[in-house]
Amino acid sequence: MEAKEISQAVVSRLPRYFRYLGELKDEGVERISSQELSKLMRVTASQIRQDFNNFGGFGQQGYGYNVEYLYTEIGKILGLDQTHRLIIIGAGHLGQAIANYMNFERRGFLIKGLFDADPELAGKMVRQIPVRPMEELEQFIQANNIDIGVLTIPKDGAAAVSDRLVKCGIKAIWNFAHLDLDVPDSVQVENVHLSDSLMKLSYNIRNSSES
Amino acid sequence: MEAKEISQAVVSRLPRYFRYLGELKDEGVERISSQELSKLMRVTASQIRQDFNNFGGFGQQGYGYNVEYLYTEIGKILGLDQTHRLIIIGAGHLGQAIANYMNFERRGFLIKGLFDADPELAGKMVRQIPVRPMEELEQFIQANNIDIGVLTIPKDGAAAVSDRLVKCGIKAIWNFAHLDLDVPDSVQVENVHLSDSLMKLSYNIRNSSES
DNA sequence: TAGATTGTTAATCGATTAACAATC
DNA sequence: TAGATTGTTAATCGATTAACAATC
Repeated sequence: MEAKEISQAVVSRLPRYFRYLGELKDEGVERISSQELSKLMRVTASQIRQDFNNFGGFGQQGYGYNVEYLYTEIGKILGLDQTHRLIIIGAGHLGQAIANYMNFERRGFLIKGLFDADPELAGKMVRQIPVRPMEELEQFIQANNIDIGVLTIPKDGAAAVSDRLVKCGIKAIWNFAHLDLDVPDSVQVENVHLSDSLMKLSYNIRNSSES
Repeated sequence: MEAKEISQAVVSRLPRYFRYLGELKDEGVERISSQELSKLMRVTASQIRQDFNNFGGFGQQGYGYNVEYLYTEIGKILGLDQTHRLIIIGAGHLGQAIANYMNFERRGFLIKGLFDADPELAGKMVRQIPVRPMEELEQFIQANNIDIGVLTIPKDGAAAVSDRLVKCGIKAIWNFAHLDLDVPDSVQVENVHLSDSLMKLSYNIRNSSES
């Protein structure tokens, strides 16, 4: 679709642009220049223009960018114009927290199933979704056309579950387990390593009080 | 303490080194060369040596790195040799999930308190920690020498709570709320924007099947 | 038309990788 | 000592910023 490969540095910034544009839109702002947006978001105007131009010209010289149009276009680039079907594997506190977070649904990320290895949890309802036993995993993925698997289980079982997901042809894994997954290039992985994040914070606390 | 400023790119990699070294240590591996570690972690040996040398020479020519020593040293660099006292603001699913995650405690991140604006939740126990009303926030931070505030509340109230935390002299905020906090430079912020992460995944799904 | 602001090229900066001398 | 591997400098690569011509 796109001619040039977009770097992950750019991709990482897109959701933030999307968020700011959504807020501007809600406030009824019609147009914005890269300079105004720069001031608001605390990034350089140059970077904003470079980033947007990776995907084609969204602006107009002398005018700036139309907020609503730009918002919609970035949404499309992020793939938010189509729905995704998710399953959560690991119905512990974190898995349930994600299952209960309605905002993902709003954006087209539909939570279709919830799985857990613990037989005690089987049948438990989390927001109208029953927790299913792991044996039903493969069948459920195929029957429901699941494209994203969310891994919210301890690291020990995660590699094996990841392999099962890959074998079923899952497209992407949102990985909260504290290990690096080994999957083919065709499967996208996005890691959320909470303890890594907390350690970074710890580092920055220690090193902030320097002269 | 350190002479040169360490870039956040390097800091971001430290927890991952720490994790791999911890695993090697547990497996009883005594020493490792940058080349072996390179193969294991899938980063260049050059980068590993550069990264470590930001903090001084941890290795020995012709030998490599002592796993246990390196593990300990990186732990110190990350500030894991001291304990941190946390409070969680927002006792919803996500706040409770974090409160229940024992691994943080293992690393010296002690969850001392849990706060919520909802009076219905006040008094509820989460792993022996009672949920407190927001009015007690300032007093509790000072009395318990809290250094990290965890924000697991919806974005609407987050800016106001962040201001209150800053006024109490909190050192750091671990921010799960979906907005950018405006705090002085002396206060460290680490953002975990789950929906940003999910959008990145969505982007990569859409753009993976290209030739 | 004149002014504003983009799209885009060029310059700079920083991070990563390669190379190799130092040294265990 | 010879071999291995670090620590560190130099080269490369990529990302960010600056500048400005194009154009609305």
